[in-house]
Amino acid sequence: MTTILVVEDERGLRQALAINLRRREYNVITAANGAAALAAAGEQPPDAVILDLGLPDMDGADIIRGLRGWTGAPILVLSARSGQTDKVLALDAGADDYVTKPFGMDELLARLRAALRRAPAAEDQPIVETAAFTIDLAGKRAHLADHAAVHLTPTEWHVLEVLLRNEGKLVPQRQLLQEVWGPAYDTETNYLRVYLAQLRRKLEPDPAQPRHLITEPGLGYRFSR
Amino acid sequence: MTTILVVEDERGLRQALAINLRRREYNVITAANGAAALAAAGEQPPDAVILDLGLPDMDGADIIRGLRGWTGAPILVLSARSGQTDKVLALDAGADDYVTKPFGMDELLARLRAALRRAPAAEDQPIVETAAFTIDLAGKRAHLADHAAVHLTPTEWHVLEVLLRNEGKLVPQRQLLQEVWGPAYDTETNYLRVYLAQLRRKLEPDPAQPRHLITEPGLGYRFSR
DNA sequence: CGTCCGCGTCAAGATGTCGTCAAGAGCCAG
DNA sequence: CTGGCTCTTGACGACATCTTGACGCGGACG
Repeated sequence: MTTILVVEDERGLRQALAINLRRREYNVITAANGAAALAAAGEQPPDAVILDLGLPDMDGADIIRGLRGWTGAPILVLSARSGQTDKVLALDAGADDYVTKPFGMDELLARLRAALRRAPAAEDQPIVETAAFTIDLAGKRAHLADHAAVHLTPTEWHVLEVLLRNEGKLVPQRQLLQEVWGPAYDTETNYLRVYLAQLRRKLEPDPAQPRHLITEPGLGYRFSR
Repeated sequence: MTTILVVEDERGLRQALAINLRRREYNVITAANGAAALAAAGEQPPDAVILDLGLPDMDGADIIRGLRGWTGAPILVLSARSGQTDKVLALDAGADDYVTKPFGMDELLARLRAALRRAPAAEDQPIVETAAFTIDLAGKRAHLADHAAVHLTPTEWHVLEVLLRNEGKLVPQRQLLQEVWGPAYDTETNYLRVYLAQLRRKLEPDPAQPRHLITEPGLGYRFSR
């Protein structure tokens, strides 16, 4: 899912933005000042940033440059100042768009879509390699160790993706069911048995003795490299 | 040198733009209406387009879509209309920025720099060649392996262009629909079936067994060389 | 030693998706 | 006005995927 970082010191506007974005199926992180913004961006790299320039703790252009050092994600600037020089400075510092307050929510969302359309889709899903197989989550490609291509169905990809994102950690049955099938299915453990078996049959050298897609009886499943 | 196409019916503004751009070492082509703009873009593909929406001969969104079918260059829209819906329509049709008149020249130039910075320099994927066909994205020409020319419609180009830009990677149905038809069409998977079939019929030696334009059932499509 | 529960396996029916075709609408050129 | 090209839209069969139920196995527990 697309992640948006909202940096805005005024509480009301920050929440209004977050609500509108979440309604459009974006994953939203918020920050109330420049320091928090840079910290948040480092922790969970966003696909785009909406940045208010009137922050109390840091100068706007410095935040933009700080973000630009970390990420190539597009930056949409919000500002109460409508002067040309303000806009030129922000844009030349690395911002992708500049919207003056007050602004319309529909327009902002449209500008966000335009910026995301241009962006090269952050590569937050690297390639995972094990002794037995190689998985490219972004490109949706799977190979065995001998380079034979493996075809996975949409649901198989989804299950595998959740497990790989939590590499080494145990994923409870309920979490897996909820993420893949939705909140209403959190008792249908049948599905997990069927799909884990399918993934093992396709990916594990010896499906009866899985080395990477491991069952933790009574608890859930774990992916181990 | 960077080439900018200026589309503006009012003579005074057109010349003012051209002069200011040339002073910044841009190569400028001008057009006074939509038809001339599309013709000029096909002849000498620009690196960016500055487009007035108040043209006499064509609707704004149609021009944007027309250009988008032939080029990936960023489009900056100029307009006297400041309503939100105007902006949303233009941006969703494929524009990269929307500036309301009257505007400051410095701001426009800064926005142009921002757009060009983001754009993937026009000639970074000039010609894509496969065993079956050759595609010249810049010149908008397509040949089969036996040198027979193939004619593609604007929409076909656009679909193909998105797929080629992501060579080897899977392009989700939703992304393809949003980039080609706009955010409102992200469930019309019919279109994809129709246009992929058409592209295969025109480009693949055996359309029933495609080797380069590949369907990943339930996920999307993939171009493979 | 026997029962019960969770897990892996399998198969069959239900569901959804894809490719294909064709008809109609809109648009431009002659 | 007419004809051609393109885009949209609906319908259909073929096929892959998902869902669902049944069965056997093994370990935990009484």
